[in-house]
Amino acid sequence: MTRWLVKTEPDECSIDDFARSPDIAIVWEGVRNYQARNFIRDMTVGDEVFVYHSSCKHIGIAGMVTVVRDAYPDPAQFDSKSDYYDAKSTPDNPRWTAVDMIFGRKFPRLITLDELKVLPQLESLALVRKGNRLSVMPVSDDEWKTIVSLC
DNA sequence: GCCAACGTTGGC
DNA sequence: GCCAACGTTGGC
Repeated sequence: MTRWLVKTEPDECSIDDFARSPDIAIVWEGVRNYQARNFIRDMTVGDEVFVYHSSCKHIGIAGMVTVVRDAYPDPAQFDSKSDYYDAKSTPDNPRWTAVDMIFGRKFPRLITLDELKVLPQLESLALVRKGNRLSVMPVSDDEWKTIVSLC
């Protein structure tokens, strides 16, 4: 089992959207960055994922979700009406990958970016590094424990 | 809204 | 394969 962190704008998909329908998996589609895609490809059922709210008023980790379907070709890349459509991608040779996730838990409080930044245990986590834009990243066991212990 | 940092594109 | 130009991300 591997652990991860994904960024999302809460206007698009927040931890509350997961919590609202705890029995329904949400398709994590639309990642269009190769490094992030490579991480998604490695996701398998049972992986745990922090949900980080970005580009919003309250920035930080809001909770966690669980992978319920192994990585598979992102359906949005074939949908010409989708914002995530990619004309260069074909079912035979798909470029982008999606994964299905289900609600895990919402943390009793938001773990803010500010408090994550000052922890020396997290200095190698891409999330807190200056200029970082990676939207999907692995979280080590130690990093996971450090973050969970904050809430 | 600003803008630094970054990833991608495309001409050469 | 280099790199300038461009578009995007994301904190502030």
